[in-house]
Amino acid sequence: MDKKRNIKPTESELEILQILWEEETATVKEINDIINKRKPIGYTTTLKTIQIMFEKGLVKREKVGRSHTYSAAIKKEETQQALIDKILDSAFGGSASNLVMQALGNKKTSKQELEEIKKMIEKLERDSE
Amino acid sequence: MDKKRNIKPTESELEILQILWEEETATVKEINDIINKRKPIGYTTTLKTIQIMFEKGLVKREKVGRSHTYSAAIKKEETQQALIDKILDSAFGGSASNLVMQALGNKKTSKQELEEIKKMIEKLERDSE
DNA sequence: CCACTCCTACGAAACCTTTCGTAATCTAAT
DNA sequence: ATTAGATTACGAAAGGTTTCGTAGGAGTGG
Repeated sequence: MDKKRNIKPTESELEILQILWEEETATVKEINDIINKRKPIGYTTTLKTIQIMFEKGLVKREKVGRSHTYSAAIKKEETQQALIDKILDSAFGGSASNLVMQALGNKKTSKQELEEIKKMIEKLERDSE
Repeated sequence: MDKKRNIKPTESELEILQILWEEETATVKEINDIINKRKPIGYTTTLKTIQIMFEKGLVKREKVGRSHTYSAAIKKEETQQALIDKILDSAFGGSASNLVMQALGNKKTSKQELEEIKKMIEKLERDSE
């Protein structure tokens, strides 16, 4: 139990995890191609990062022919929550509402999204009664 | 301009910044004492970290007698926003509303705080009309 | 069979962060 | 004046992250 306590992907690892959450499964080549649309990075760099992630248990892999197919081994929501918890503690004094206000304040969020959030808040209020 | 682009305090630096935002000004000894209430850490470790922060421009200092008095050189809100922007980009695909939902979902936020957030959303909706 | 390409594995360099030991300086007290 | 205490500055070790070069195995076309 409690595997959540140890979620701490690095920047590079998060970049790859985001791709895997989107794609479900992917080869090193596919991942590297996607990243290279944004910035130049060597194939072996991406490979090495993924290998380290495999050792850490952040991704799973399956041998297909001579190459591997990778998929995320940690859930997106858990990872997101861990990241939030971290900055909540390290910069927001633990106050989730401060964080939310800051996140909404400086960002252009669409009316539709604001509505969704409002609905969620109302649901939370109802549940706590 | 654009000094905000470079805000990237490390974990240890954030710990110290949080103290300085709270205390306005403090000496190395004071900061080290506060941190030591939570965890053991050598005086020179804290000193070194603060010296590095000074070199990076994260804190200001003033010579008072033989010692220095430090204060934060970057604003709390700007730093918080930079941290949010970072995880927004690295884990939430840029969606502030996803982040907000995740932050509210798993956290016990008081009814009062939820009300505040709701008011803020309503204000944002009004402003965008 | 040979050369070429594709992939993996390994190791090392460069860089950053965290931690602390040591040395130097200055003040205050004996 | 000497010693003890406080404070700074410096440097270096240890650990983690990012990046890549090189080597080797395995399949493919000529």
